[in-house]
Amino acid sequence: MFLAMATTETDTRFCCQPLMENVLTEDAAADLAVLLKALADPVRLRIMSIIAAAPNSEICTCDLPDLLDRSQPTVSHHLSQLTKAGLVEREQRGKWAWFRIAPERLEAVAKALHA
Amino acid sequence: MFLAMATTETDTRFCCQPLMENVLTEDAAADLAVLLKALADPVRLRIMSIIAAAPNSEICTCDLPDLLDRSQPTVSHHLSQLTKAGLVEREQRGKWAWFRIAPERLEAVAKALHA
DNA sequence: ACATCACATTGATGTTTGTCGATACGATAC
DNA sequence: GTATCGTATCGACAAACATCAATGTGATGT
Repeated sequence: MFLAMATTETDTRFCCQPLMENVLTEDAAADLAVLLKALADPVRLRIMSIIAAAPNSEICTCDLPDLLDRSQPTVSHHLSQLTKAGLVEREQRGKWAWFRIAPERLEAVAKALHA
Repeated sequence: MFLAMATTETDTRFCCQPLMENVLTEDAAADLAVLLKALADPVRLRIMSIIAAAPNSEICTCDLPDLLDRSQPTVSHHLSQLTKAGLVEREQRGKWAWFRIAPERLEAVAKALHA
């Protein structure tokens, strides 16, 4: 559909002349890459998983350093990455910061991979 | 379900005592991260998109440097990354290398994000 | 006010990654 | 064999990243 068939000539410069319709633009690819990059780390994946498995689907930051076996600054960094990508949402409750998943954002990523 | 509720005591060390059932293990997280990392690049996303949009859902490497505005070694590097992750499959035809998407592998990633 | 606690930010370090020029490899055609 | 073409690998380099110790910030409780 979107790439022309190979020519039958023996020695053209290209073996096919592609059309670029319905292909991810550079901008769309860059945007999606930002989301995927935010997910593409074992620690951040475990954070997402822990939130998803938690009661009320939310978790307090204070537990994560122990659960993840990472220092508090490292955990803070990863949470900040996920928040910046819009994959989780932060809510301050007293001293504690609670996080929950932004489901529509995660769905958007999953959907992009189906197409 | 998987995190115990916060205690009502005023000053415990933790605001909740999480249980770690049904949470991604470190190994599972590392495996999924490898797949996501392979996808988390604009150039590689466009490669996947170009393949998906191509006739017969396959493409010859020879067209990619022009389409992606990247050097041949760079394209080769990205294709190698995708192949190593099992997201595309390579087939040699004469001088040319053709690639197609490994759909089950891509589905596995999409599915992991739903849970 | 003061001490304490939860969390963010800064600065530094070692590692990984994207990129390309140069070069090697492998197949095709003559 | 030899030349040519498509592709992979190597070497180098700059940018991005994960990590943590030290420090800053902002809220709580006394």
